[in-house]
Amino acid sequence: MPELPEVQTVVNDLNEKIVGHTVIDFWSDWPKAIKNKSLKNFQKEIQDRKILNVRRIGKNIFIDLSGKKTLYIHLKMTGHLLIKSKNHEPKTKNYFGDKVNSYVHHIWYLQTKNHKLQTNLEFSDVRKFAKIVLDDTQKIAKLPEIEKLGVDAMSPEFSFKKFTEILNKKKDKLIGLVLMEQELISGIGNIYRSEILFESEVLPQRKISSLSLEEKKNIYKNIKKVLNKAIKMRGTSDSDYRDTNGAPGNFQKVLKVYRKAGKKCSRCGTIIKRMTLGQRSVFYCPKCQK
DNA sequence: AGTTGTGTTGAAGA
DNA sequence: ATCTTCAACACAAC
Repeated sequence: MPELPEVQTVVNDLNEKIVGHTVIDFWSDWPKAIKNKSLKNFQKEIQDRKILNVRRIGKNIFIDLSGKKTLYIHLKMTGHLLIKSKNHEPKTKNYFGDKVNSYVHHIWYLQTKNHKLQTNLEFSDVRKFAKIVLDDTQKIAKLPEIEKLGVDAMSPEFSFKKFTEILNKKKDKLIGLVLMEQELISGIGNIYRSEILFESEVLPQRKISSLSLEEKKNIYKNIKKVLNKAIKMRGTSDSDYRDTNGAPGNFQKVLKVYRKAGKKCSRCGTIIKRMTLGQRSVFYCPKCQK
Protein backbone atom coordinates (compact mmCIF):
# COMPACT_ATOMS: atom_id res chain seq x y z
CA MET A 1 0.00 0.00 0.00
CA PRO A 2 1.67 3.17 -1.12
CA GLU A 3 1.88 5.66 1.73
CA LEU A 4 4.23 8.64 2.03
CA PRO A 5 7.54 6.69 1.97
CA GLU A 6 6.51 4.60 -1.03
CA VAL A 7 5.26 7.66 -2.93
CA GLN A 8 8.46 9.57 -2.07
CA THR A 9 10.52 6.67 -3.46
CA VAL A 10 8.54 6.76 -6.69
CA VAL A 11 8.85 10.55 -6.97
CA ASN A 12 12.62 10.35 -6.45
CA ASP A 13 12.90 7.66 -9.12
CA LEU A 14 10.79 9.62 -11.59
CA ASN A 15 12.82 12.78 -11.06
CA GLU A 16 15.99 10.83 -11.67
CA LYS A 17 14.81 8.89 -14.70
CA ILE A 18 12.17 10.67 -16.76
CA VAL A 19 12.59 14.42 -16.26
CA GLY A 20 13.46 15.90 -19.66
CA HIS A 21 11.61 13.21 -21.55
CA THR A 22 8.70 14.04 -23.85
CA VAL A 23 5.43 12.12 -24.01
CA ILE A 24 4.95 10.88 -27.56
CA ASP A 25 1.95 8.62 -27.03
CA PHE A 26 -0.36 7.11 -24.43
CA TRP A 27 -2.21 3.78 -24.26
CA SER A 28 -4.84 2.55 -21.81
CA ASP A 29 -7.19 -0.40 -21.49
CA TRP A 30 -8.88 1.13 -18.42
CA PRO A 31 -9.81 4.71 -19.35
CA LYS A 32 -12.12 4.82 -16.30
CA ALA A 33 -9.00 5.72 -14.32
CA ILE A 34 -8.79 9.03 -16.18
CA LYS A 35 -11.16 11.18 -14.19
CA ASN A 36 -11.56 14.43 -16.08
CA LYS A 37 -11.54 13.62 -19.76
CA SER A 38 -11.99 11.00 -22.45
CA LEU A 39 -9.12 8.76 -23.46
CA LYS A 40 -8.99 10.48 -26.83
CA ASN A 41 -8.69 13.97 -25.35
CA PHE A 42 -6.21 12.75 -22.77
CA GLN A 43 -4.02 11.32 -25.51
CA LYS A 44 -4.28 14.51 -27.54
CA GLU A 45 -3.52 16.83 -24.65
CA ILE A 46 -0.57 14.96 -23.20
CA GLN A 47 1.18 14.43 -26.51
CA ASP A 48 4.45 16.33 -27.05
CA ARG A 49 4.56 17.58 -23.47
CA LYS A 50 7.91 17.56 -21.76
CA ILE A 51 8.27 16.25 -18.20
CA LEU A 52 9.68 19.09 -16.11
CA ASN A 53 9.48 18.01 -12.51
CA VAL A 54 7.83 15.48 -10.20
CA ARG A 55 6.60 16.28 -6.70
CA ARG A 56 4.10 15.05 -4.14
CA ILE A 57 1.84 16.08 -1.28
CA GLY A 58 0.97 13.24 1.06
CA LYS A 59 0.27 10.26 -1.16
CA ASN A 60 -0.55 12.38 -4.22
CA ILE A 61 1.90 12.51 -7.16
CA PHE A 62 2.19 15.53 -9.45
CA ILE A 63 4.10 15.32 -12.72
CA ASP A 64 4.58 18.86 -14.04
CA LEU A 65 4.55 19.13 -17.82
CA SER A 66 5.40 21.83 -20.32
CA GLY A 67 2.60 24.25 -21.21
CA LYS A 68 1.64 24.65 -17.53
CA LYS A 69 -0.07 21.27 -17.35
CA THR A 70 0.18 18.74 -14.54
CA LEU A 71 -0.45 15.03 -14.54
CA TYR A 72 -1.92 14.15 -11.15
CA ILE A 73 -1.77 10.49 -10.08
CA HIS A 74 -3.03 8.74 -6.98
CA LEU A 75 -1.83 5.13 -6.69
CA LYS A 76 -4.57 4.18 -4.22
CA MET A 77 -4.07 0.60 -3.02
CA THR A 78 -2.25 -1.42 -5.64
CA GLY A 79 -1.03 1.09 -8.22
CA HIS A 80 2.65 1.35 -9.05
CA LEU A 81 4.64 3.01 -11.81
CA LEU A 82 7.29 1.13 -13.77
CA ILE A 83 9.99 2.71 -15.91
CA LYS A 84 11.08 0.47 -18.74
CA SER A 85 13.87 1.75 -20.91
CA LYS A 86 14.09 0.32 -24.39
CA ASN A 87 17.79 1.04 -24.68
CA HIS A 88 19.17 -0.57 -21.58
CA GLU A 89 17.91 -3.16 -19.17
CA PRO A 90 18.04 -2.36 -15.46
CA LYS A 91 21.49 -3.07 -14.05
CA THR A 92 20.11 -5.03 -11.15
CA LYS A 93 17.81 -8.05 -11.22
CA ASN A 94 14.89 -7.64 -13.57
CA TYR A 95 11.61 -7.70 -11.67
CA PHE A 96 9.31 -6.74 -14.53
CA GLY A 97 8.27 -10.36 -15.07
CA ASP A 98 6.87 -10.67 -11.53
CA LYS A 99 3.13 -11.20 -11.45
CA VAL A 100 2.59 -8.17 -9.23
CA ASN A 101 4.03 -5.99 -12.01
CA SER A 102 2.00 -7.54 -14.79
CA TYR A 103 -1.29 -5.68 -14.38
CA VAL A 104 -0.38 -2.84 -16.72
CA HIS A 105 -3.40 -0.77 -17.70
CA HIS A 106 -1.79 2.47 -18.85
CA ILE A 107 1.42 3.27 -20.73
CA TRP A 108 3.05 6.64 -21.44
CA TYR A 109 5.53 6.34 -24.31
CA LEU A 110 8.44 8.69 -23.69
CA GLN A 111 11.36 9.89 -25.73
CA THR A 112 14.30 12.22 -25.19
CA LYS A 113 14.77 15.11 -27.56
CA ASN A 114 17.64 13.53 -29.47
CA HIS A 115 15.61 10.32 -29.77
CA LYS A 116 18.44 8.50 -28.04
CA LEU A 117 16.32 7.15 -25.21
CA GLN A 118 12.96 5.49 -25.62
CA THR A 119 11.23 4.74 -22.35
CA ASN A 120 7.85 3.45 -21.25
CA LEU A 121 6.22 4.70 -18.09
CA GLU A 122 3.86 1.84 -17.29
CA PHE A 123 1.14 1.81 -14.66
CA SER A 124 0.42 -1.57 -13.06
CA ASP A 125 -2.71 -1.64 -10.92
CA VAL A 126 -4.39 -4.94 -10.08
CA ARG A 127 -7.47 -3.52 -8.45
CA LYS A 128 -7.85 -0.54 -10.77
CA PHE A 129 -8.66 1.99 -8.03
CA ALA A 130 -5.95 4.42 -9.10
CA LYS A 131 -6.76 7.90 -10.33
CA ILE A 132 -5.26 9.87 -13.21
CA VAL A 133 -6.05 13.54 -13.87
CA LEU A 134 -4.52 15.85 -16.48
CA ASP A 135 -5.22 19.56 -16.30
CA ASP A 136 -3.71 23.02 -15.91
CA THR A 137 -1.26 23.07 -13.01
CA GLN A 138 -3.37 25.74 -11.32
CA LYS A 139 -6.57 23.76 -11.72
CA ILE A 140 -5.00 20.63 -10.25
CA ALA A 141 -3.98 22.62 -7.18
CA LYS A 142 -7.57 23.78 -6.77
CA LEU A 143 -9.14 20.31 -6.94
CA PRO A 144 -11.16 19.83 -3.75
CA GLU A 145 -9.26 16.70 -2.73
CA ILE A 146 -5.95 18.55 -3.12
CA GLU A 147 -7.03 21.82 -1.59
CA LYS A 148 -8.30 20.18 1.57
CA LEU A 149 -5.16 18.09 2.16
CA GLY A 150 -3.58 18.58 5.55
CA VAL A 151 0.08 19.45 6.06
CA ASP A 152 2.45 16.86 4.59
CA ALA A 153 3.94 14.73 7.36
CA MET A 154 7.52 15.15 6.10
CA SER A 155 7.36 18.84 5.20
CA PRO A 156 9.21 21.39 7.36
CA GLU A 157 5.86 23.13 7.96
CA PHE A 158 4.78 20.11 9.95
CA SER A 159 6.32 21.32 13.19
CA PHE A 160 5.54 20.15 16.71
CA LYS A 161 3.58 23.37 17.17
CA LYS A 162 1.51 22.56 14.08
CA PHE A 163 0.97 19.00 15.35
CA THR A 164 -0.24 20.35 18.69
CA GLU A 165 -2.64 22.72 16.94
CA ILE A 166 -4.09 19.82 14.94
CA LEU A 167 -4.48 17.67 18.05
CA ASN A 168 -6.11 20.51 19.98
CA LYS A 169 -8.88 20.65 17.39
CA LYS A 170 -9.58 16.92 17.70
CA LYS A 171 -9.62 16.32 21.45
CA ASP A 172 -12.42 13.75 21.39
CA LYS A 173 -10.96 11.64 18.59
CA LEU A 174 -8.66 8.64 18.78
CA ILE A 175 -4.97 9.03 17.97
CA GLY A 176 -5.06 5.95 15.74
CA LEU A 177 -7.67 7.65 13.56
CA VAL A 178 -6.25 11.17 13.59
CA LEU A 179 -2.85 10.00 12.29
CA MET A 180 -4.54 8.53 9.21
CA GLU A 181 -6.72 11.50 8.35
CA GLN A 182 -5.36 13.04 5.17
CA GLU A 183 -7.23 16.29 5.76
CA LEU A 184 -5.32 16.79 9.02
CA ILE A 185 -1.88 15.33 8.25
CA SER A 186 -1.22 13.91 4.80
CA GLY A 187 0.89 10.87 4.05
CA ILE A 188 0.30 8.37 6.85
CA GLY A 189 -1.73 5.23 6.08
CA ASN A 190 -2.45 1.95 7.75
CA ILE A 191 1.06 0.52 7.90
CA TYR A 192 2.80 3.52 9.40
CA ARG A 193 0.12 4.49 11.90
CA SER A 194 0.65 1.15 13.63
CA GLU A 195 4.43 1.41 13.47
CA ILE A 196 4.51 5.03 14.68
CA LEU A 197 2.29 4.26 17.67
CA PHE A 198 4.32 1.19 18.59
CA GLU A 199 7.54 3.22 18.58
CA SER A 200 5.75 5.89 20.63
CA GLU A 201 4.46 3.31 23.16
CA VAL A 202 0.94 4.69 22.82
CA LEU A 203 -2.19 2.59 22.18
CA PRO A 204 -4.11 3.49 18.99
CA GLN A 205 -7.42 3.68 20.84
CA ARG A 206 -6.23 6.45 23.16
CA LYS A 207 -8.23 9.67 23.03
CA ILE A 208 -6.26 12.78 22.08
CA SER A 209 -7.38 14.49 25.30
CA SER A 210 -5.77 11.72 27.36
CA LEU A 211 -2.29 12.16 25.84
CA SER A 212 0.40 13.76 27.97
CA LEU A 213 2.76 16.37 26.54
CA GLU A 214 5.50 13.77 26.69
CA GLU A 215 3.44 11.31 24.63
CA LYS A 216 2.57 13.95 22.06
CA LYS A 217 6.24 14.86 21.67
CA ASN A 218 7.06 11.20 21.32
CA ILE A 219 4.44 10.62 18.62
CA TYR A 220 5.59 13.68 16.69
CA LYS A 221 9.20 12.58 16.84
CA ASN A 222 8.32 9.07 15.70
CA ILE A 223 6.21 10.25 12.75
CA LYS A 224 9.35 11.85 11.33
CA LYS A 225 11.63 9.03 12.43
CA VAL A 226 9.58 6.10 11.12
CA LEU A 227 8.74 7.80 7.80
CA ASN A 228 12.37 8.84 7.33
CA LYS A 229 13.62 5.34 7.94
CA ALA A 230 10.99 3.91 5.58
CA ILE A 231 12.02 6.36 2.84
CA LYS A 232 15.66 5.30 3.29
CA MET A 233 14.56 1.68 2.95
CA ARG A 234 12.53 2.47 -0.19
CA GLY A 235 9.18 1.74 1.42
CA THR A 236 7.21 -1.31 2.52
CA SER A 237 6.30 -4.06 0.05
CA ASP A 238 3.86 -5.93 2.23
CA SER A 239 1.74 -6.74 -0.79
CA ASP A 240 1.54 -4.93 -4.12
CA TYR A 241 3.82 -1.94 -3.79
CA ARG A 242 6.93 -1.93 -6.02
CA ASP A 243 9.41 0.77 -7.03
CA THR A 244 9.89 1.97 -10.63
CA ASN A 245 12.20 -0.99 -11.32
CA GLY A 246 9.45 -3.31 -10.14
CA ALA A 247 11.60 -4.13 -7.12
CA PRO A 248 10.18 -4.46 -3.60
CA GLY A 249 11.13 -2.09 -0.81
CA ASN A 250 12.81 -3.23 2.39
CA PHE A 251 10.80 -1.83 5.28
CA GLN A 252 8.62 -4.96 5.56
CA LYS A 253 11.75 -6.65 6.94
CA VAL A 254 11.79 -4.35 9.96
CA LEU A 255 8.08 -3.95 10.68
CA LYS A 256 7.45 -4.30 14.42
CA VAL A 257 3.66 -4.72 14.62
CA TYR A 258 1.93 -4.25 11.26
CA ARG A 259 0.39 -7.60 10.27
CA LYS A 260 2.14 -9.28 13.19
CA ALA A 261 -0.97 -10.30 15.12
CA GLY A 262 -0.33 -13.54 17.02
CA LYS A 263 3.44 -13.12 16.87
CA LYS A 264 5.69 -12.15 19.75
CA CYS A 265 6.57 -8.50 20.31
CA SER A 266 10.23 -7.98 19.40
CA ARG A 267 10.68 -5.84 22.49
CA CYS A 268 8.87 -7.73 25.28
CA GLY A 269 7.66 -11.05 23.87
CA THR A 270 3.97 -10.37 24.47
CA ILE A 271 1.63 -11.50 21.68
CA ILE A 272 0.86 -8.67 19.23
CA LYS A 273 -2.83 -7.87 18.98
CA ARG A 274 -5.03 -6.60 16.22
CA MET A 275 -8.17 -4.51 16.42
CA THR A 276 -10.37 -2.64 13.98
CA LEU A 277 -10.27 1.13 14.01
CA GLY A 278 -11.96 3.12 11.27
CA GLN A 279 -12.82 -0.05 9.33
CA ARG A 280 -9.14 -0.96 9.15
CA SER A 281 -6.86 -3.24 11.11
CA VAL A 282 -4.51 -1.67 13.57
CA PHE A 283 -1.78 -3.67 15.31
CA TYR A 284 -0.23 -3.06 18.71
CA CYS A 285 1.64 -4.59 21.63
CA PRO A 286 -0.72 -4.58 24.63
CA LYS A 287 2.23 -4.43 27.04
CA CYS A 288 4.66 -1.95 25.41
CA GLN A 289 1.93 0.47 24.42
CA LYS A 290 -0.02 2.30 27.13
C1' DA B 1 -15.74 -23.64 -4.31
C1' DG B 2 -17.74 -20.03 -1.87
C1' DT B 3 -16.49 -16.68 1.62
C1' DT B 4 -13.55 -13.43 3.65
C1' DG B 5 -9.80 -10.09 4.21
C1' DT B 6 -7.14 -6.72 2.11
C1' DG B 7 -6.90 -0.76 2.48
C1' DT B 8 -7.48 4.40 -0.14
C1' DT B 9 -10.62 7.55 -0.81
C1' DG B 10 -15.03 9.62 -2.08
C1' DA B 11 -19.79 9.28 -1.85
C1' DA B 12 -23.92 8.04 0.33
C1' DG B 13 -26.53 7.14 4.40
C1' DA B 14 -27.69 8.02 9.30
C1' DA C 1 -21.96 18.71 11.04
C1' DT C 2 -20.07 14.22 12.03
C1' DC C 3 -19.84 9.60 12.16
C1' DT C 4 -20.51 5.09 9.78
C1' DT C 5 -21.01 2.22 5.89
C1' DC C 6 -20.39 1.17 1.25
C1' DA C 7 -18.54 0.99 -3.40
C1' DA C 8 -14.89 1.09 -6.65
C1' DC C 9 -12.13 -3.94 -7.98
C1' DA C 10 -9.38 -8.33 -8.05
C1' DC C 11 -6.94 -11.77 -5.90
C1' DA C 12 -4.94 -14.66 -2.27
C1' DA C 13 -5.97 -17.32 1.55
C1' DC C 14 -8.89 -20.02 4.03
